[in-house]
Amino acid sequence: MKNKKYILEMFPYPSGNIHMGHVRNYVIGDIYARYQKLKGFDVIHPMGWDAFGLPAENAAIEYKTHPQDWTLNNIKKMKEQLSTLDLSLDWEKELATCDKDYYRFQQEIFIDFYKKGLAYKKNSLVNWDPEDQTVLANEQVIDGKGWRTGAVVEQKELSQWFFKISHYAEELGNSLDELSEWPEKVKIMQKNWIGRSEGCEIVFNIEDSEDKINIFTTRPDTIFGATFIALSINHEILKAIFDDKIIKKIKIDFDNCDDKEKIGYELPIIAINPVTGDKLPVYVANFVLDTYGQGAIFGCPAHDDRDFEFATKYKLPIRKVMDCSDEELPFTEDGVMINSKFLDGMKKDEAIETIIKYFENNKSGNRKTNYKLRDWGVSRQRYWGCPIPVIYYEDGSYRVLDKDELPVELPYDIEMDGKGNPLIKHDKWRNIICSKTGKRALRETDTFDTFVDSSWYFIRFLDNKNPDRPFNEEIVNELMPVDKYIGGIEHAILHLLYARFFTKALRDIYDLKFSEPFKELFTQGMITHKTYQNNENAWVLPSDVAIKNKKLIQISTNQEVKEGPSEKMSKSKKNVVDPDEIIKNFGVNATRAFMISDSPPERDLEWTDAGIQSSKNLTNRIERFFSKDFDNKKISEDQNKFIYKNLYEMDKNILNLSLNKYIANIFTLFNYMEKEQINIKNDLGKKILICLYPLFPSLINKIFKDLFDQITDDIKWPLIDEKFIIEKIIDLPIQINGKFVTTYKTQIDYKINDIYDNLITTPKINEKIKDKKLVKKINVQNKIINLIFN
RNA sequence: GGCCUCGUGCUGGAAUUGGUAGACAGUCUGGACUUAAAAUCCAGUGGGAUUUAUUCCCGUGGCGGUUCGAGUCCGCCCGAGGCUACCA
Repeated sequence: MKNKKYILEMFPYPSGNIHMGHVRNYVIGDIYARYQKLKGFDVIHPMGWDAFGLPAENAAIEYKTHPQDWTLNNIKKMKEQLSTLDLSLDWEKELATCDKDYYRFQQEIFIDFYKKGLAYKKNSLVNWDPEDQTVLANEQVIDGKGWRTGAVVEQKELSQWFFKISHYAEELGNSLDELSEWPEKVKIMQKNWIGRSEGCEIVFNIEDSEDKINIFTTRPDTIFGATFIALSINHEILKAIFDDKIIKKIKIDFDNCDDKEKIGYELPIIAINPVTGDKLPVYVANFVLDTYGQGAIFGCPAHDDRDFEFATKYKLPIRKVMDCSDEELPFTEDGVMINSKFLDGMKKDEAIETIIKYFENNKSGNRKTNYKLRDWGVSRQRYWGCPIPVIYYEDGSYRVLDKDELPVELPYDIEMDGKGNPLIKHDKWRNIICSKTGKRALRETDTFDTFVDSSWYFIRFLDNKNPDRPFNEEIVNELMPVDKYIGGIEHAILHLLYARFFTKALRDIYDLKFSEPFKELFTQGMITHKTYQNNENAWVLPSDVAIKNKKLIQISTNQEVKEGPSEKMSKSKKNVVDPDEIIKNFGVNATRAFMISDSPPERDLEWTDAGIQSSKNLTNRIERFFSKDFDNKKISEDQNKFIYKNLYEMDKNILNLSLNKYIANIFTLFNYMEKEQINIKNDLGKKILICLYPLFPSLINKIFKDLFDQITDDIKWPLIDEKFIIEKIIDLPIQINGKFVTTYKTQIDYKINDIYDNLITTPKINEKIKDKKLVKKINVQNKIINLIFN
């Protein structure tokens, strides 16, 4: 396919009802897809379902149903809802991630990841809800309590599967620079998340001990100012010094103290500064992260805010190693080194280079690049997800299954009681005899994080019926990457980073020729709506509010209500509008129009009754206009020009997804055509209709048929010849001394000297320049003339 | 605290990327049609002044700068929003 355009909107979670956010997302994508199709591209525009996930399990418990039944039923309902939106989707490419035919290949990919060293198992701390007997995601823990049970969440160490996203940390960061069609904002967010920093790792010896402490720092230049060492509570060395009880006690102290407060305990060991030989006290401190670097820092209080705070509190020495004259400490900017022997006189960067070389020569440290990005824990103690294809033998060893043992199918006959993962209690499914060894074994009962499902669906779409492999490389290489990916900004980091990681990993495993999944990214804004609360602070439906005697009152109770800000639509704040209702009351065309009216697609759109009504008025106007008869009128050259110019603008605006301007073009066009009574039963009329078609497919289809007895299947976007648009006579703005005075009618491509004499005799200009002398003529050809008089 | 984005009429927003600020829409006001309402159509709608005009002055958060010319570029300040949060 030579002329392909792969246009994709983020697929929805099948919650059962589409909401306005979906509508906006898919309408924006559809306008673009239809436009590109009219432009002659082979458009790929699939849709599917992000169908695994927690809500299905919760719904199953609440409504005594089965996650699968609930999900499949929702998919059916939502597909019907989508069908009312006039979307041009390739439904033959449809997929649902909960379908065995999808997730079996995800299991295959996992096996490949494992073989390549990109998937591994290790112990890690997780949020454990003791009542539900399950692991919670970070965002499901609110104020230290489980969001569903309210039970205090514990930190529990579990053996979990990880994807080695850190292997690609460097590339994920670097190749962001090549994504020129991504919003700068998203790229910055990802860069910060990856958090690359350059520095070095320094080895500190411990007095009278074989133990060593490794410390990563970006400021090795301040090593002469080091006055203490601090370790995180989970640092290995602690286990050699204290028994568990004491560590637990310190942990409790740390947990109980204020987040911002820095506390620590001195340890009975002494570290040696590898450069100066100084003896440094070693602390365990609450502000040292154990997940970054080596979970240890050296403190240089004079030049670090945090170290300064800690040193002040515990009366540790503060040694200045950077000349900052009168500046108050801590001084964290660049300066000239002092009190640092061979570093003295150097600026920060030079000092860093010099000291790293010193460490490397003395074998007491190494240059190192560190990342905030940590490996991706993908195990979820959940039923409704893709099973991880691993089995465990009685001796505790495990085996990742071979591809010929797939799929590991999720059993249907489970009991959803809300207590833990039902797979654990499903003995028949869980207990197996290993077909390769004949040994008894247990299946892995964890399933994948659902972000895994959405990390490669855009590839599977292209070959969704392939029964043998995740995808055929030839097809995928031809059709990837996605040319335009449209979705919410809330996925700026996780989903988009995971998908980029998957793409790179799949490239290195299969024979894929692309490194980035999404060439252009467009993040659309949310839909907001006014909120109202009554005297008891209960939320009130906007439709239940009216103005009476200049006061806002709730219609149903006649109570006064107060108006809050316009916020993202949410059920809890009662400020949602139901797409079904809107489409029923205003029609699909007006609904589509409002999704792009009022604000640019990348910004939030405020839902207003006046707004949707205005869109409805527009569609009515269009229908009315095309049913009128201005048959015998001839179209003048000026009229032609005006209309073509407008169509030309529409073209540009859809291409840039400046869809609010596209709507403005439509209004301008109809304001004009109604006033001028333009005859549209001709080729010009056809062209106009085609330019409206991406937004109003069903409406235009109907008009097209009524007017021309022709269907819209075979139409092409009109070529607009520039000669229709370029003006030969222009109104040139004239400035005197930089201030606008008047316009001057002239031929395009005039010569300033030819028109000058005439220009200054025009009354308005003449009046301004009386008794003044010309200093300078500034001519920006065909744009503006600025005359400087003195 | 750090990073980022954004401040334009009553409101949402335009402004060819440094060249006539306020397109288009909403709101409101007045008028036409109607027994009436809705719908529709017409006119007006940044502020101020005045001789009411093809008029003048001011005006894009504030102060300064660059430029023939700044909503747009630069510096500082004020305000709003987003992300991140002791990342050594």
